[in-house]
Amino acid sequence: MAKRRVETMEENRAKLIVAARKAFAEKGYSAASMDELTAEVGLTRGALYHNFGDKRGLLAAVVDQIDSEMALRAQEIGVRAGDDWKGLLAEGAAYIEMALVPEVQRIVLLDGPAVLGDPSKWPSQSSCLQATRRTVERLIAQKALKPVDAEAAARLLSGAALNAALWVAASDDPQHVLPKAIYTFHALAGGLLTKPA
Amino acid sequence: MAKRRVETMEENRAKLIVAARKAFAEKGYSAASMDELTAEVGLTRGALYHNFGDKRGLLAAVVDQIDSEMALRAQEIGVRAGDDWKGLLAEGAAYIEMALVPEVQRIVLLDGPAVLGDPSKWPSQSSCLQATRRTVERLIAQKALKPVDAEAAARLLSGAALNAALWVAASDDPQHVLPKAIYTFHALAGGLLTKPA
DNA sequence: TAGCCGACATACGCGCCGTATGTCAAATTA
DNA sequence: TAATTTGACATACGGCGCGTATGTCGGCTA
Repeated sequence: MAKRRVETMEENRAKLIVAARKAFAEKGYSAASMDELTAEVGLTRGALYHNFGDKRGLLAAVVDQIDSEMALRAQEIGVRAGDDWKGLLAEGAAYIEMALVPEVQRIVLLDGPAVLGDPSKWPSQSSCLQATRRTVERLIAQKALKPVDAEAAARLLSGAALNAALWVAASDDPQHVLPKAIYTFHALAGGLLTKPA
Repeated sequence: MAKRRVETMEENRAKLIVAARKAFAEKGYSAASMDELTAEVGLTRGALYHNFGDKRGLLAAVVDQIDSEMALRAQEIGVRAGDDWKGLLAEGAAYIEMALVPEVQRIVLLDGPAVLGDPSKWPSQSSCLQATRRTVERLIAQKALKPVDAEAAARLLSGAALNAALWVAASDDPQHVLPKAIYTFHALAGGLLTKPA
């Protein structure tokens, strides 16, 4: 075999993160057992504490990964919709839809903030938040948006979007209320426009 | 003495809730020990499990209480500012400021949703949410707001407000960013107006 | 190839939760 | 008022999960 040490370490880290995404998503952070989790991938807690420090460290790594994936995907959708006002709306809608995925909801929106604190203190500092802030800054520079504080706007927009998603997901008929959520989000975001549509 | 049984029971329930508010606020839900908590008010876990079923039940009771207090206070501030558009803005600002209180943040905004699930499934069904929904419904009936879904609007507004509060609280200089948050909230909410100011 | 280093396994102690059982005062009935 | 019941709460028990300290075996370096 003669496997490199760093290779196997990377592999094990990856395996643990994969298992953690599943366990945290299905059982929630506190109910997820580290013994079970590690055993599922043929390891023990020793590997976990060596690689991630503690249970929170593993959660941080998972959150970081999911958050990055989300930001990337939302930005793709955003730029595809245009580098103007349409782009911001599409980005917001993308966040709402991504937040419907149980994994995202449970880990990033519920347990993440509760266990790790404010997203701005995450290792990724919330890529999602930063991405929308940059978009807002660009639109303000283009005079398309009112000269509000970009950070504040990003927070409010993402907060609205993510909370809307929680509502949609908790409703009886998600596919029916989703358009309402997106429509209302559009209306709300329109408040930032310098010249209303 | 000759105390009534129901009296002492009410007293004990109240004492436990008071202690729980403090413990949950200071240590967070998972780190709060039920043994310590009950001992502080001269009881044991027996009383707790008899009155509230389990740890989550106690949290639910605490969340319910705080949520009710918040809704009451916000509505007071809202009607004082007027039964029109101004009232909704004042209500939103009130939520932002209340969410700065560590107790509210930790218990209602972070641990509450993570442990108890979506606010719509809480015993109080989130009085805050219901209050702003009613306000929005009234304003829509007055044609002051666009005919959006009231539930959706309430969710988005409260989500924006509460997330803004988390941002303000996590910032280095809360008193400096608070006005930015409120200003941006006003701008955002303006998107719902039929005729922009 | 000999020795070291580090990634991971093993073993231990502690705290905490939930439940099953016990107890004693207040409430009820005659 | 005395006997009986009720139920609010205390006590005792079992189990699980986390974090840490210590052991081990394979790759890495000289």
